[in-house]
Amino acid sequence: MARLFIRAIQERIKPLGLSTGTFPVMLALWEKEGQTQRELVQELGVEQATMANTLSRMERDGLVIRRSHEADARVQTVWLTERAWGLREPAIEAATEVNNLATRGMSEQQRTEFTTLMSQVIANLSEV
Amino acid sequence: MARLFIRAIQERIKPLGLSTGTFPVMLALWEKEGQTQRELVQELGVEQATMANTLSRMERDGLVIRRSHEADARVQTVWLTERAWGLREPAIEAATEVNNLATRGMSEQQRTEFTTLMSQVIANLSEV
DNA sequence: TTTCATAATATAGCTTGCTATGCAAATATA
DNA sequence: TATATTTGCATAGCAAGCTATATTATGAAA
Repeated sequence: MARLFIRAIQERIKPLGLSTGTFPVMLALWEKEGQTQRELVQELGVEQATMANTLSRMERDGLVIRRSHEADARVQTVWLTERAWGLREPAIEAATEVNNLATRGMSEQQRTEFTTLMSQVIANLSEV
Repeated sequence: MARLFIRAIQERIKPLGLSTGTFPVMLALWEKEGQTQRELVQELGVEQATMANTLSRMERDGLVIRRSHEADARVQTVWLTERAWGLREPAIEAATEVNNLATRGMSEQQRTEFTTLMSQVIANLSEV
């Protein structure tokens, strides 16, 4: 299911210059810009090394820039570029389309039940 | 959810010398040995190149051997080693444990509903 | 003040997914 | 029969996940 979902969304956001690795980071930064790498790691639940590499690719591709923290030289804050801000609407539209496609034929109640159950699985597997 | 699931299962089957990439291939071959690469690709829904690489690693690690087809020189059939056969019970046990862990706190009815809904999503996204 | 531990990030090296492309064998067609 | 197409598999190269380890800056302790 995850592979199919990734394929469907990749297909639609690739023309925007986004991918399934960068999209969650964009969502987090659209919500709150200037977060540190550590904050993004905690929020998105990937390993620190994964985030470091993803941010490097995003910087290379002109989606974000990293500014060093004024108070702590170890820390870098992450900021979106102009281009990255412009992708917000079409990217979210693409994601919504895939969600609708994935849950086609379900009642509203089934959709809710499905996300509730997935959240429960996430909670169960998180506390291991 | 997929990442958490992968982590949980990886942790338990790694001591057996298996991984989330090889496990589905093992399941398919435990069920029916001697399948061709093309058959495995169709059954598991990954790309041909992915399967070729996975089978190479499995051969390297002594899980399978590839024998050339007697009638068609392009085709290779895949066979499990002694060691691979011995992993069947503990691997399935590990997977069952993770399934139980993931669905902890759900009623039997909710579990059924969950798998039904996931199957529907898979069907929906497959026919795109 | 020097040293030690901790914290934030980067890097190396692996797996597993992908697309694109190459190659050899088998099959179809001219 | 000679050529063209199709089929089965391999390889190259990338993304994104992981673990393990290195590097640098900060803060705590001696």
